[in-house]
Amino acid sequence: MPATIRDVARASGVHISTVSRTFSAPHLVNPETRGRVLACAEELGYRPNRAARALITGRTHNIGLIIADIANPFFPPLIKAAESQARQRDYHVFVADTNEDPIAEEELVHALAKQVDGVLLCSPRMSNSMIEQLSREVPLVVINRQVAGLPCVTMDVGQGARSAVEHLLGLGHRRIALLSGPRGSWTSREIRRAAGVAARAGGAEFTVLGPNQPTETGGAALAEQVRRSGTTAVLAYNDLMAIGLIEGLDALGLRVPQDVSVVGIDDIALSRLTRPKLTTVATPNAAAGRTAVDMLLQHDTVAARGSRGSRGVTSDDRRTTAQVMLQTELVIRDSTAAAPADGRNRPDAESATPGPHRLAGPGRPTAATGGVVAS
Amino acid sequence: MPATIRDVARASGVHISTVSRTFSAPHLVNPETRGRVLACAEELGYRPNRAARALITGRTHNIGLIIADIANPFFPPLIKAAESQARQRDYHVFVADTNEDPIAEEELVHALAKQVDGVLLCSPRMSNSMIEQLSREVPLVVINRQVAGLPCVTMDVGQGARSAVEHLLGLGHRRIALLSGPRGSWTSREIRRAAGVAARAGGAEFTVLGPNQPTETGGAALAEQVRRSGTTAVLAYNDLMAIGLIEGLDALGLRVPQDVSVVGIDDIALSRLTRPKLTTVATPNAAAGRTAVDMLLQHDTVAARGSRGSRGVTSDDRRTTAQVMLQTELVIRDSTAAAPADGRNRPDAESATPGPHRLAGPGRPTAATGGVVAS
DNA sequence: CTGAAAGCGCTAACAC
DNA sequence: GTGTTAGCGCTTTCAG
Repeated sequence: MPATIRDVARASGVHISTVSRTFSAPHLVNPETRGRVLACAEELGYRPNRAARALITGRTHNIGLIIADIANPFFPPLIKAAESQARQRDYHVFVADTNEDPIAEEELVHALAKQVDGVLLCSPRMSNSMIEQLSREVPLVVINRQVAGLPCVTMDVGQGARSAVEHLLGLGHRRIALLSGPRGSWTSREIRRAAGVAARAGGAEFTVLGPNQPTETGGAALAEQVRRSGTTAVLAYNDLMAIGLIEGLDALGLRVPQDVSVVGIDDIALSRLTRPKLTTVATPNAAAGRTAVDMLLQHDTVAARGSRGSRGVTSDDRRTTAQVMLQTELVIRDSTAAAPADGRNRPDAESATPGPHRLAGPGRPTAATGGVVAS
Repeated sequence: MPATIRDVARASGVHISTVSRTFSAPHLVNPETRGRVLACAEELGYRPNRAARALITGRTHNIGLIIADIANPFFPPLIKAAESQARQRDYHVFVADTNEDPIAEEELVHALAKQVDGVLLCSPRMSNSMIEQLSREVPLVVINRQVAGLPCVTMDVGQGARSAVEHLLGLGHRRIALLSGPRGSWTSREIRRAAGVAARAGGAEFTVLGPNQPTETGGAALAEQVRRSGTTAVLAYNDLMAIGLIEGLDALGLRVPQDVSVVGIDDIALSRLTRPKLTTVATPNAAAGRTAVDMLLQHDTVAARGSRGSRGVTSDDRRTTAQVMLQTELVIRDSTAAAPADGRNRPDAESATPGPHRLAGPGRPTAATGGVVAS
């Protein structure tokens, strides 16, 4: 059983409040006493109980980070950046995964509410009104979604999607499909809107397939639909789906980029390791994590919740409610190329016989697209 | 400012203790009163403050999960399994990432200690004695390491490494290298020991390269050494390094598996998506996460720390200290093949000129190894 | 079945 | 500088 403040007080012959001060306001205590107290504390292995402290100060020095899916390689850089930024300010981050489940999201916010000073809600799947409601329970910063009246950090995927589509138009594609993301995703809606506008502006046919699970499996499952639709270029909700799609097309005997061009979004590390290397829209993940922490801590530093001293502060006073949108960038690699001459994804589309995967695939593309090439 | 138990008591005209009971021991309160209390609570949006409750019960219903590197795809399945197992028992999991840093590990255990009922220490990089010391502060279950006297769940990577080496020997390889993992990793030591024994027993030359960063980059950086050493088969500490190595070899003009066979460990999802598909040792990750939670909660259910009722319980009473080792399995895919006839990784090793990456690589292997083939 | 009182570990006025 | 006193929000004897 761990030592308490009282044990230390007894051992060093002072009152518990002196021990308390030794830790929370060292300058207020005589160096000599302080030394003795510290020694005893060390000896007993005493560490202030943060939870008890939080009960009265209203500040836990923890922040919660709620993530739709830890297994999605999109998130780790964001998580790590948030953690390191938080650590610098003497905060700890507790990460929790919701499995893309809006119910779990809500539950987790509740569970975390009292144990953290604020939570970063990343790529939420729940409704805006739910988010607003939760924000009255605990300070929230929303990542990858815009919610009126709340601090948000988003990435400009609309711009990214537009660049991607324009890249495809430039390569001569006139039938473009979008593999949309999960239901409830703000990002997916933004992409859809922007890609649709750009495609139509370029005189291309635009098909939306989805909503889908944002995973390899989700992407692979759409290969047949893509083949049948005859589109020659696909923009996927994320890199994972793009990679899955490429696999799936491969199994159907369609080669990327010769028969079909594929663009992902995110630029996860993996997208540089597959064959062909993925053309994709890079999103500033780590920056988003850092920024979100800053925004939370900034308006959180102003006023502690529930502490005695700040009882009178209304929540309106402390809301700067910045909304930050970070820039994205198209990275052109090997999964996009000029559209097939006949404008279809397969010369003999009707008679295609899906062959066994390992025998049917492409070698590696030898010539890539025009445009800026990144490695 | 959130409603407290007192607000609810006032609103429903009962004493706070009755409100308390309504939530923590409903059967002890008159259904009618209970109804009224619940209604008021609902109305006010009251939720019991878990932290305050923990202060007196000694149970937070949280468990901490400390991970060396969230970005390593090895961990997410483990994390998810732990979370879902915990949720079933009405516990929440707080994940924290240490960036492979032993200091951060220690700090995090301290930070978590009072806010959770126990912590799962996954792939620790700190010393055994440190772990033992920390285990006196908070119940610990160690994953991927054996520490005497503490509950541990490990995977039999020794057996896995042996199978891998025997597979390579069976393919005629007589010069085998091991890409070892990070300093301080128990797993890496086990692999090294077992692989060394197996290689020597098979009359093969055995080289250890490392310690290394367990990432793609870490693997890629070793390509040149592998080439120069003339080995024809490599076992990597994990799939990430194996994949990085394949990329690196590729850049040097060495083909996998024709020139060099590569085996990974973990069987991450990615290993099925690269070309060639990776031969690897599958580790039962999710099972490890589940098991660890069970072990923690089992011996944690027996006695709450610091609660009034259990003051006299010594920590000896509650330690069953099971040590579980889960089985691994070799999965043979396309990155291993018969050793080159001349027993070297390059016919003209000395005159090799590393070509530009994209022009030098293999197509896709058309025939794989003997043995059991998995897709 | 419900209320009264004590107290978990700690901090924050306020005296001295 | 340091001790005293009053709680933070909650649970848990113990009476009644």
